[in-house]
Amino acid sequence: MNLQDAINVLKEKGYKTTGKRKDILEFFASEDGYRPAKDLIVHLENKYGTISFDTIYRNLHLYHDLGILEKTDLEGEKHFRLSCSHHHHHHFICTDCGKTKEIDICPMDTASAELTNYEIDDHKFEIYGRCPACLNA
Amino acid sequence: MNLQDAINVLKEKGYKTTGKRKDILEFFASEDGYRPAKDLIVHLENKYGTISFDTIYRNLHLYHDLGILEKTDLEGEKHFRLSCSHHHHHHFICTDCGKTKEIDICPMDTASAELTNYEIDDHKFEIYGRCPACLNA
DNA sequence: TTTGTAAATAGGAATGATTACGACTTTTAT
DNA sequence: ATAAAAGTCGTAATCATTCCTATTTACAAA
Repeated sequence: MNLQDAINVLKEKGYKTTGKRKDILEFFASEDGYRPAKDLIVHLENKYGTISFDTIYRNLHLYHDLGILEKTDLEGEKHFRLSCSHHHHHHFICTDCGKTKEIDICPMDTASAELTNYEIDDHKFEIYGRCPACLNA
Repeated sequence: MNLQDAINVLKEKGYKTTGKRKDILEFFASEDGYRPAKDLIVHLENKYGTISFDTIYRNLHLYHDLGILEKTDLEGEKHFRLSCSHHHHHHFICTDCGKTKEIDICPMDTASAELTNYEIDDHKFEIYGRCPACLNA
């Protein structure tokens, strides 16, 4: 998912493409990893002086609902990143810098066999630690 | 991990076994699934009329640090359950009732091969959905 | 069993992330 | 260009959690 894809999704669904919406997408396109709302607020405050929480959170939720952003809870704070929609996979997440690495293993293939009679809605497989770059810094 | 095991851990480590501490353990022993702090507060308020947040959270953290409780973040709220310490495994978590089912699959065995040069501190594999009991209700 | 003291708790204020809301502004379709 | 719909602002409210000081309690040593 890149910036243009995301804007196309917005238009297709009938949402307006405002300047702030583009800014938010550009922010996530320039970062490659999970970022909390706080980082986005700081980024937009630098550009605009002030920014409404409403704008931040409304659009984060909108993007998440549209599949443009992925979300994960890290220590009670929601973090977002651009969706990598090409195929199903999971992530290693660096707890220092938030950058991620794809893990092409999905344990659901075998796990679902243990869950007959259960309704499975979602699953999460995440690995936490420090990436090589942060280890050397 | 049962109530007596937990009390023994407290004593061994030199912590005092107060009435409230036992109440908290009994609460988690009687529930079998992940429960948020809120549920514990309600439970203890029924018994005592009021209960200090400090007591709740201090003891939840203590129990987690001692390995007596397991913790997971669900929608920005921390949930706890008694540790099942016999062997490493993961959980299906019912999003209706919080009850869990052990999943004896750990994807780390194969995943760590994709992460040479990474420092791995932790991982999470959880499956969310509804258990058979909640599906029938 | 009494007592000294470190640990635990109460009660409430503070914090930090997130949500909610009425008034105002911008985008987009016509 | 214009009006309706959608988006944004500024701020207040909410919710879980943390922090603080005075008071109480569990436990060990006398």
